Amino acid sequence: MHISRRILNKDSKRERLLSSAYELFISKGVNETTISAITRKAGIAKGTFYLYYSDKYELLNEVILDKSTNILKKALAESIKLPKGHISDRAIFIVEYVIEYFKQHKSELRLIDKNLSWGVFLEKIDQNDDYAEIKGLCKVVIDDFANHGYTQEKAEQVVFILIEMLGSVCYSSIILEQPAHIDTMKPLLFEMIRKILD
Amino acid sequence: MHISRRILNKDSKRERLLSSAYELFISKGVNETTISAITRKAGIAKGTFYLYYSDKYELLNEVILDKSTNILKKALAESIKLPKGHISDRAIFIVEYVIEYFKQHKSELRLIDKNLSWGVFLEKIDQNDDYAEIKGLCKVVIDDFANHGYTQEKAEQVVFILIEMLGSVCYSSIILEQPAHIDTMKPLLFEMIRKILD
Amino acid sequence: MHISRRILNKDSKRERLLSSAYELFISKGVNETTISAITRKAGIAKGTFYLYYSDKYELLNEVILDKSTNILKKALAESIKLPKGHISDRAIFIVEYVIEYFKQHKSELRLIDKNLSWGVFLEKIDQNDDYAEIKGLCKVVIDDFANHGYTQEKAEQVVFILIEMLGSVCYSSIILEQPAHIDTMKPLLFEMIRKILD
Amino acid sequence: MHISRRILNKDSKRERLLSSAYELFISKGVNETTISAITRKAGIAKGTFYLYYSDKYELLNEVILDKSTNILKKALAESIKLPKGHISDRAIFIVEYVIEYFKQHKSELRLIDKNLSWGVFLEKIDQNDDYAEIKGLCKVVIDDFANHGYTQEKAEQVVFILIEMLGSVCYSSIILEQPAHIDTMKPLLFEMIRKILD
DNA sequence: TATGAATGAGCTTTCATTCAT
DNA sequence: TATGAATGAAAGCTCATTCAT
Repeated sequence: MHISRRILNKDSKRERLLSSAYELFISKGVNETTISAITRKAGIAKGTFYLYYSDKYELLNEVILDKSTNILKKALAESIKLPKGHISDRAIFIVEYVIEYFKQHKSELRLIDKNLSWGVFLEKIDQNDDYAEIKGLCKVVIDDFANHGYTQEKAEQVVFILIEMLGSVCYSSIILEQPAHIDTMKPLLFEMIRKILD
Repeated sequence: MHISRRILNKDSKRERLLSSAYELFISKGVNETTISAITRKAGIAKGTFYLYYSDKYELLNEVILDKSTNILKKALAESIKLPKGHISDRAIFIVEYVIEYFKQHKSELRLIDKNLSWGVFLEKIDQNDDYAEIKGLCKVVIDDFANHGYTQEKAEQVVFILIEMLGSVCYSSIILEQPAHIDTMKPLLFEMIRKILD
Repeated sequence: MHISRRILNKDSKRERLLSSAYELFISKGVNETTISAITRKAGIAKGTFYLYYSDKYELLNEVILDKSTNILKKALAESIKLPKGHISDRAIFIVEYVIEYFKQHKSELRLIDKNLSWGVFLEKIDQNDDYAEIKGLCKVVIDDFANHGYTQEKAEQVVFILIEMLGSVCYSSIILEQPAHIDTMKPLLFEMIRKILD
Repeated sequence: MHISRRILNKDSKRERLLSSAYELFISKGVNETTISAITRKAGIAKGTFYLYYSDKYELLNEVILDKSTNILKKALAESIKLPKGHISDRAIFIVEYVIEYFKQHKSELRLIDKNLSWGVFLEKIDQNDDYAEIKGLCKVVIDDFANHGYTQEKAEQVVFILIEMLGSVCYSSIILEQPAHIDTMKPLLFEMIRKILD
């Protein structure tokens, strides 16, 4: 009971730091966000920050990881509603989901930069038991690949590359509109994915 | 004569700042590199820095741009020696060239991060008349695409995406060895490129 | 039984703080040693520190006092083995003992700085009944003086000055090698002591 | 002209830091004096401090050195007025001068602690050409010794030890009144010095 | 253009101290 | 007695920026 309260308290401090940092990173940029500002916003003493993170960048990593994982989690959860069909359909669904999400959340994309990563995602959901459900979803996707003649390993590598590509293209075309607006790039991207997966 | 000397002098200061910054960024990291350190290494007064760049990040951008452009320039220049064949052969040649380069120059890759970009490359060579030769090379590549049923625009967009993908995969697999060592990823990458381009 | 255990426990905590502090003061310097570090090394909670000492400097004083007293105690104990002879012989024996000790324990000397003191020594052994034996030794030395025409008081003052001189010269010549190496200074010091005491 | 103004300015900054630090060290103690307070008092920006000293203790050393050198300088200068007589007369004159000075300036003594040092004094006056006159005085004193059968080296070592002894005794008896009031210790000290030098 | 001493805001970080347990 | 998470004041220090030369 004592312990649980403490842990709760500890978690709530971590979470408050995390969410305060996220909002400041988004609104003012990482370099312009100070630890002072983060703790002030979180209502936590400055010294307490250093009980949880050793510097701003450790916290930044956790924010990016948290946010990028969340997006993939949502996309995956939605994709599961699809009828079992061809993997390229599921892949394109997920890609479209992420693109639409980032179109709505540009500053989140700016923060994540090109650090949307399947590898990081897998690591995170492996560590944490809360994600048992998500692990199930991943298995479904990878199994889908296996049914199309990929080994487990190769399947994961292909997914990895596609997610990296997705992140990069989102950043370029949504933030910089380079080489064209995302709506121009989307069909091209879909076409490329189909060619890769079919 | 006076003017040209000035320009030369100015250029040489710019260049000294550029190369000093590059070396410090590589060896100590961007955040840990101060303007003082850059000017000290360049043998230039601190105040003079502000005559050329408004802050560290402007200089950082120029460094990244310079380095990433250079790599693509070299790859392109080498690729031109290939016999005119299928575009996927040329593409794979360029990709392999870049991968091998980054395997040898990890800290350069760490600096460029995932900012290897075809768009930035095009912009740079457009601005500068020194690159007339390179422009020719680009034209050759894009024309190659045109011969395979792509419009000029679409060709450029495909190249853009491929370069982004290349940058991301290099960073992940060479720096982080994620999801696997680059030598494992290379054949997979080639396979995917062939599927896209053939 | 309960009480004695408590006292024992308290004493053991005091002692653990004392010896942890000593080691840290020696190895990192006083200013660079934090209360956190002392309690961590002692395996004691930070808050507990304040049950025993009110701040770092109180503890430092106890450490210096403890160490400097110990050295004089040892020197005195050894000197007692000498045949009763002239006081300058005993004095020189003690001085030599201390010098040789500090030559072997430079960092202890650095900590004690010039705070080797006969006055502090007397106070300490007066307070503590464990030192009954040492008190006897002191008496022997001072009586030795009395036999040479000094009053009790004057004897103590001369000893006091000699010990101060010893501490200062040790620090200068062993730590700073100023104005010369201790082995050069030793005979000179002996000569001066003989002149004073004979 | 430009240069001289700058140097002047630089010197004045150093001097203002030095004297502000001295006053604060004296009145609040070293540990309780912050760099902020020193620069505030000196009317100098905090960052400027670090152009002159790398930390508080470097400045403290310079303060102690400056003050202790000054006292010895004054004592020496006064002693020169004495008729050429026996060295013990001159020595006792100097010792008395220093004692009387410290009786009037206890907090200066508290700061110098036991760091009154002939070695440090010699170093300082050697470095600085302003002290040509003082160097002359030193020579007179040491020559005085030479006339009494000491080598140059030995003379300096004896003076060194006497000064150390003087500093230690002053601190103990003036600040701590240990083992007795300075007025009680003085004749004893004189007696000891005579024995050593005659 | 070029300099670099000086600035001072504001950062990161420490750490003595408290207090609920 | 004993604990150690939390505090927050305040320290040391950096460094982008300015400006007189």
